[in-house]
Amino acid sequence: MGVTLKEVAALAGVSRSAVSRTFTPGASVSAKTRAKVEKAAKELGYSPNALASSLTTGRTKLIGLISNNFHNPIFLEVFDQFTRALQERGLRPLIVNLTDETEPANSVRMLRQYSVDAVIVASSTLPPSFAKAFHDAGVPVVHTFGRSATSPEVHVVGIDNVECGRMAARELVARGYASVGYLGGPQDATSSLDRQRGFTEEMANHPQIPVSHSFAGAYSFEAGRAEMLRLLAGDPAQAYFCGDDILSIGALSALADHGLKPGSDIGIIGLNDMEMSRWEYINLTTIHQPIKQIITASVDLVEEMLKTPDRYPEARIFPCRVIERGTLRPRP
Amino acid sequence: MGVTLKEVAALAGVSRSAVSRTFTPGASVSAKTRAKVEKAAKELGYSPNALASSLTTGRTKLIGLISNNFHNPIFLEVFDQFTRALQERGLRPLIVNLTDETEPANSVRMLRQYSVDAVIVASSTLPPSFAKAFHDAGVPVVHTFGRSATSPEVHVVGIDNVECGRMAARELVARGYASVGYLGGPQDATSSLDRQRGFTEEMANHPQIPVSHSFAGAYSFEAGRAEMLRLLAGDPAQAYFCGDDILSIGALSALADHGLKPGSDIGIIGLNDMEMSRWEYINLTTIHQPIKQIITASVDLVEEMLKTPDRYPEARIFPCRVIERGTLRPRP
DNA sequence: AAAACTGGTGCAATCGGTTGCAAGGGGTTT
DNA sequence: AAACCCCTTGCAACCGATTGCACCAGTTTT
Repeated sequence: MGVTLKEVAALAGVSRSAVSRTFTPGASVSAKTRAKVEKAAKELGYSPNALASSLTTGRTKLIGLISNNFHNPIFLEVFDQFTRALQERGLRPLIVNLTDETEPANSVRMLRQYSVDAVIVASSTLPPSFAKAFHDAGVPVVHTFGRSATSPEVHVVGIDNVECGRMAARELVARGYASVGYLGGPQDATSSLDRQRGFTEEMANHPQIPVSHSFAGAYSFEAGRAEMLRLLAGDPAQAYFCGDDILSIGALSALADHGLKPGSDIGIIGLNDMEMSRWEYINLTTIHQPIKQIITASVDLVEEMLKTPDRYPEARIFPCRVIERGTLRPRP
Repeated sequence: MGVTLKEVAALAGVSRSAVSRTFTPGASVSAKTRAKVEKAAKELGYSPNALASSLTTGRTKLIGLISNNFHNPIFLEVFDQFTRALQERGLRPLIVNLTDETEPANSVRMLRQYSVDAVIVASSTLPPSFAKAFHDAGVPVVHTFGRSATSPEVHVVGIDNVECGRMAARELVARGYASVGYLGGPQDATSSLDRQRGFTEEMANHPQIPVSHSFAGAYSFEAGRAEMLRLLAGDPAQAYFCGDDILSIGALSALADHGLKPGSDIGIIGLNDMEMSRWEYINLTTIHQPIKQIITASVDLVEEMLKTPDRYPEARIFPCRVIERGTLRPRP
């Protein structure tokens, strides 16, 4: 089906090596040979088979991109940025959709079969051990949105979720809410737990303010809405820190059901600052997570690992900041 | 780095062929040999190199998945379904993000370099010629959400956009709107043009109702919002058919700016019925596009092309239906 | 008991490239 | 003109697998 090296070599009247070298940057070929080869190649419509060459070079330029959240709109932004950043550097994303699977074994095997050069685990819910499994199998890995650790076992890029929890708590306190709640994502998600921890820690400085905690089953609109409806059926707090914008938006929808106006009747602060949060009828006050920087840094790390495979693991943590919009009452 | 066939063969005390056959379904191996090989393979943690085998088999099980819309939330659903459907059948999606590129040449070359078994072009904006370029290069292709044609040049799966335009027009007429407008996506998008054509055709049966036309620059929230703001600054129609849910949602946001209530003050009907359109504060009346069926059919076609490469091209068109929610006034 | 099958196995060629090595060729230096 | 370099080039081995073919042993048929 495809044109091969051999045919080009025959047409150009040179050896196969010469053709190969013409397409290998930095290899030694004379201008004359190169010209002959390029002419023949163009004539035949030849382009080298990346997979065949990977056999000898050991590089496929394939990067496994693993995610388990296809229900959070933020991930459309994430995929957009990742796929672009990778292809700008000549790398190819091989997607793994991990929905309802949490064991790394299958993904590791599959991605090794395809000889990916590296793997990006893009998930704030999978435990560090998931990414570690790739490392242990000899596959370079970076865990984007992973749990920030003081001594990471693999490369981690993301934010300090504990600090974000504190930040949210400080914000709610500063606005004088007399009771507050945390509405997290899945109870076993690292991001969910860390944000809760920071929130709790900070609130411990204000013992007069009661704090409640609850978890939605997923980072999704439906889960956020359902959980907030449950809370409203009881005795809700005056303001909530929702562990993700999409949860917040679900929660806002629940408030609307009860005729409550966010901002004045009840406070909501989210986390992520996805595009949708800016939409006028959402207008969510939230903590901005610098997605673009995080993804650029992740792909940078991937590239560096390709050069230096046994690179010492590091964590790249980016600061977040509160974006004031309309779902918290103003500071007094 | 990886364990190879040869090492397993050595450990098991058999030839390389025997090992290969053990991992090839349907090959002839005795139970005894198979047992020895499997034991050795497990011991060494061997799994076959898919890329190396592709050299001789001519199959990589890699499927190129091309999209150019990472700003429309519907595509999160699309990616979710595609990636799952593909991996359920042992196929691997290789993503190409085509944002601001419209020439097929680069994608064709790149995907051929990676020897993809087939390509899925998932876009309602790219012209048929884009998909055709893959076909011409000898790469099996299916154009999902492509322009439905009576004589398709490549496999096309999707809806009849012209009919959807008519359907929207009939719906607006039935509800007694005295003036209507079409708010399309990019002016060169096939889906945008076809929906407009159907809309216009049907409205021609009702010459007493004035019809206006305009186009947003993209299928995105911002574009829909901006275009509706422009329309509202002039003399808007009583109801609009927006060529996509995300445009509709942008338009709704513009209405809110002007204090107009959708449904009562002005009518909006969208197309797609994405998850978000169900959200309470959006509650968009829209035309349902059967995404799941479309994607399943697309992947079915891919599989069938793998069996029969020179399959005769066909179009698989699925019916749509109006989903009544809150953004059109009730039928009289 | 010889002949004819049968299923299982290994050899070796092959897929489409890359690359170490040795040899060839042109130009410099002495 | 001989000696020396360095840049090009082709040969051949190799990357990790698959597969047609021939051979072999063990059964079944006559």
